[in-house]
Amino acid sequence: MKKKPSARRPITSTAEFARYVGLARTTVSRVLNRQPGLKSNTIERVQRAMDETGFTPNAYAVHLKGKSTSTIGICMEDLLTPTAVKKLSALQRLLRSRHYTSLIEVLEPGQSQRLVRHFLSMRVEGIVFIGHFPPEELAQRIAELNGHGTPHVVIDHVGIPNAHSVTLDRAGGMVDVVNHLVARGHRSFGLLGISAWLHGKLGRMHGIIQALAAHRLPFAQCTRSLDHLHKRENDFEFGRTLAASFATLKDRPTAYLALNDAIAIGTMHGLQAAGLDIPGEAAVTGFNNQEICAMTRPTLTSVDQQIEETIRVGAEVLLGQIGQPPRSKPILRTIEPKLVIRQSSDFQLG
Amino acid sequence: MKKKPSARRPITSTAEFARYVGLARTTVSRVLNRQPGLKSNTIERVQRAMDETGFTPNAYAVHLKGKSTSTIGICMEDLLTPTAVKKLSALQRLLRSRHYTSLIEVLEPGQSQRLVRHFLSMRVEGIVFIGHFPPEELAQRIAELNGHGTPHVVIDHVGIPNAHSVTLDRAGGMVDVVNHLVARGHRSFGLLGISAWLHGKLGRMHGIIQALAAHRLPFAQCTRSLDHLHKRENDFEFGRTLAASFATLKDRPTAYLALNDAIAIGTMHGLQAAGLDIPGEAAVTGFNNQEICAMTRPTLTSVDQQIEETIRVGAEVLLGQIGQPPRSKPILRTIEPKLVIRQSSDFQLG
DNA sequence: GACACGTGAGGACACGTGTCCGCGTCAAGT
DNA sequence: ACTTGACGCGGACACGTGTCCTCACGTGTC
Repeated sequence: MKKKPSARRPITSTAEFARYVGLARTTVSRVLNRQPGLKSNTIERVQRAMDETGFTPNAYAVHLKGKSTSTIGICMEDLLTPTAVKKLSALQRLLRSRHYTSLIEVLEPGQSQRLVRHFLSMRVEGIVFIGHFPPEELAQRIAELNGHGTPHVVIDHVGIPNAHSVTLDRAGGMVDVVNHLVARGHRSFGLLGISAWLHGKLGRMHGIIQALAAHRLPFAQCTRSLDHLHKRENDFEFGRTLAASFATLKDRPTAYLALNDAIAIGTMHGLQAAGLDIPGEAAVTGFNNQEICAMTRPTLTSVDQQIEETIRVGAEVLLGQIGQPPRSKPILRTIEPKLVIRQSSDFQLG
Repeated sequence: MKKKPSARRPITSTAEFARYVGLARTTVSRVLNRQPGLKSNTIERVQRAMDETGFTPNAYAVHLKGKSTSTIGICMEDLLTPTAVKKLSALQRLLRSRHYTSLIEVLEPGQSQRLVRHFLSMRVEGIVFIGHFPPEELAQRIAELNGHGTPHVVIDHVGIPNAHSVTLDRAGGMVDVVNHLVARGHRSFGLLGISAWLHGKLGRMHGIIQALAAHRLPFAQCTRSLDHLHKRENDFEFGRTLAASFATLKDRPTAYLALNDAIAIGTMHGLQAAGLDIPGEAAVTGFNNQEICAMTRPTLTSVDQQIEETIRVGAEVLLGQIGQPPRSKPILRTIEPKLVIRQSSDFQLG
């Protein structure tokens, strides 16, 4: 005999609930808000009634009354790339531990204004942007938020004027990669999906150039890119076809630096399909250090994004703005990535 | 010279905003709610002022006034497994297209009551559960929701009494797998992480038994499991160590059926490390058909979960309850998965 | 018996919005 | 000049809550 929780219309206001308990509405309200000066007997009565009826105060009325919403808006580029989702997951967990609720929305192109308005109408106390967005659009939103004095932080998206941001030092990561490969005897490098225009000083290309220069290796002769030959999708298939093209070259590079892990894995497939041994005849490196890197044959050397650290700092930047006067200078924080060496590059040439 | 959007304190009420525009509050309200009988000139003035000030009506006050919240609560087991996130992504997109906002929360064990209360206090119009939860806990929440008459749907989690649910027919998927492997000449099967108690009639084991029986193959002699030898984590490493153990067997199976893709990939690694050719000497199949299946060597045969379809049906079940009288019988819908044959099993045994 | 004290009742107000209603204003049509 | 709409104004109320206030009741103390 289970106690049926009264399949009746649920109680929707403290007034109604107070009648059910047999107390005054104000008394119930004081119990719910843990005010002092109440008999423990009364408190228990209310508790019991809440369990019986499942009554919950209307959050809309509570916050209307002026209580802060403790809500953070999170704007995502999408929910399909593993790294984006990992960031989201880490961020939500962290916010929850600080007693913030998160409002998660995926931004469809051109809808950013509508989305930010939605967040503002929900009176969020701050907004986080995760992923890559059309820069002009994002810049406009940031300008609006600065106008309102709404706290915000942009994760890993450089070049937005006046935006508070946390960015991964991809250049630093590539410096580590190049140093590692040079130490293993490599002198010629294939670049897969890596272009100069991305991320400026913090971009991958900048790091590669810097590191090669430090080893007195001439960039133009040491590196080769075939990106223009194939449809650029930054995915597995892109890497595979690129590798097939590289394999036909007479003096092909001995090391391959990919924009991300999917391209790197595609590259390994392509090279292996052409009969090349990895890492014996060609080294391959990825970027992002997804779980998948440990599941390939050979396992893939990659650069870890330090997601936890990025999010930790991002939350710090965001929450630090709440309740403070708006800053005149944007906050810019940089995260150092970490090279994880695995089989795909761990072979001494010569 | 950019127009600075007035770094002043933002406007927070229609009254204040109406003073800014030079109209009556009620007139502004009628513009915002698209009521008829307004000069287009007036509408434009309000529009322009909204762009200038970025004013947004307080959602808490709007919904307090009785307007429905158009919000759906989504309760996730976690945000780290790719399939869970894919479901979330598909669901949120679908809900958005129907003009619902989603409230996404990750359930920490033991916090389900608090979480559901949070949803209810936000006056959601329905709740979706995605992932695997402690069954008793979930059952209790469902009972409460039924008590309130709050619409809900449980995605892919069988055995919750009185829950409206959408479930993948894993048994059917395994029937397809077994039929495929038998057609390729296999007669002995290694089971990796697959147990009988999961999901009952819709569970994998049930399908395997059924399919073998149809081929007049005696289950006990045809199948083998070594799950008890290793720490069960349902991940890559579990598969790898299992495979290592299988490799030492004298009369080892020729086909390996894994609970999921990660175990299957681990299994391939383990078998390959022992010198076995896949699919020449051993066939391997996964479950879930994640992207990664196309990136392994050899590519992995797997069973596709039909996530889009699952979510479509789930949303249909949920939204169908809104505004309707509560049902006495729970809705149970089943989704048929789809076998995707790739290299790892596509070999005709001699 | 007077008093203080602890506890709860009940009234009042504010929060921002949507909506209804009566009233003014202004221009166009008769 | 008068009527008729069209349009906007401003007052009023309700939504559910938190908080403050005053008042009443009961118990224990001096």
